[in-house]
Amino acid sequence: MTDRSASKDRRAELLDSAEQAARSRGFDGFSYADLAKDVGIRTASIHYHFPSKADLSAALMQRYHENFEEICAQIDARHDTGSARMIALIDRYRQAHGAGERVCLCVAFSISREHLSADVIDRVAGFRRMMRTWIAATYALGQSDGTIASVTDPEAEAPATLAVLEGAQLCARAENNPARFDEAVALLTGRMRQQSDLTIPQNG
Amino acid sequence: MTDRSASKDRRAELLDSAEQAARSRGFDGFSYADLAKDVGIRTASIHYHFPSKADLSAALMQRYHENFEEICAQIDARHDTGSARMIALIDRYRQAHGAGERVCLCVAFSISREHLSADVIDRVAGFRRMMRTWIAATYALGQSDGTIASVTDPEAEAPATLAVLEGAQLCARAENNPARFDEAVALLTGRMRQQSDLTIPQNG
DNA sequence: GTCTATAAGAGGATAGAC
DNA sequence: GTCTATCCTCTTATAGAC
Repeated sequence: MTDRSASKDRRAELLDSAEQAARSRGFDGFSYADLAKDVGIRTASIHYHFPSKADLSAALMQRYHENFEEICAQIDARHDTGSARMIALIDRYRQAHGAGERVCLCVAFSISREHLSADVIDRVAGFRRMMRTWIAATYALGQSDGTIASVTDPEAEAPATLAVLEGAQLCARAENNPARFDEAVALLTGRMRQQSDLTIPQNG
Repeated sequence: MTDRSASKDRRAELLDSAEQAARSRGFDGFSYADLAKDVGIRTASIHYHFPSKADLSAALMQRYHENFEEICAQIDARHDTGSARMIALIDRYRQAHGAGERVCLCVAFSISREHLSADVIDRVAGFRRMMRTWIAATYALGQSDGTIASVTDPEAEAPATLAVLEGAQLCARAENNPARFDEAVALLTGRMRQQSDLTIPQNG
């Protein structure tokens, strides 16, 4: 998600640079000048791909949503139990925060809420809805297959779980200390029953 | 913490305005012009009180730390049990996020980390250390007085609790929906045994 | 302490050449 | 698609008058 090759098209390259920037410095924390320097073109050229910063932020959130939907689908394809799927998601959030330098795009955008277009704010809400739905389904599975302990209400536990995942990234970033992430998600992992499923390699 | 009277001195008035701005729009999301408009003076006059924005941010974080230390001390003075103290802290975070428009100052500053001075970053870490210490002590009390369920390691649960509190504010802000806060902190409140202590009014 | 005036630069954006 | 040149506004900051 962060490495860029020369073969990729400019638009994607710009989105990569902008995503990295937004997630590590916030929406108000980067400029077209930063992206220009990063991808090696002039700021005016960026306006060809994204006429305004509002256009860029909308494209950013849209791609992020699609990417994460794909990630969730892959997790479902690779893991059969509720706990294995949740552990895979937690791992994804762990990777995403790097060594404490990045947060989820929707976390970064939430802070700058008042400077974003209504369109982007709706996309943030859409992303969060999608994640809650997936998490609730995963808890429901973990409840029926018995791999997640003491599930009582998957719908109620989904928003809390999302809060822990985002809060964990934020704490890691606040102190630039990746250990803070694991301390926080222990609240979630403590309920997961280890499954051999996790260690079975599957193609893809 | 948010209302300002004419009697207060300018410096405090500016800090109030800046704190509100930083917590609702981020460090990069407000300017001296915003504060000037808010308190009714010119931007140049603000530089008399805070020569640079770095000075302002340091003063902001310092006051925030002191205020919260005082809040924790008051909670300790008013409540005797571990669970009553934790419930009071959660309530404090609930009030602080308003109707989903504000987050903790150290959350707002964490996003803008790379644009802040090393001094301010240290203060953020110091604030978080203080909070973790207080939370750990409160869990230890809840463990010994039996008012908080299944406490096994207060030191380990403190950072996780802070992550939930901050994540909960963030989620409420992301969707401008205060209900998200309560859904998230249910992870914490579910462990608290209601105490009559909570309903005993005490002076102060 | 607060003002006006002003500097110097960053930021988003456009026009038009290539 | 990318460039140079340019515009206008916002932002931080300083000098000096009151």
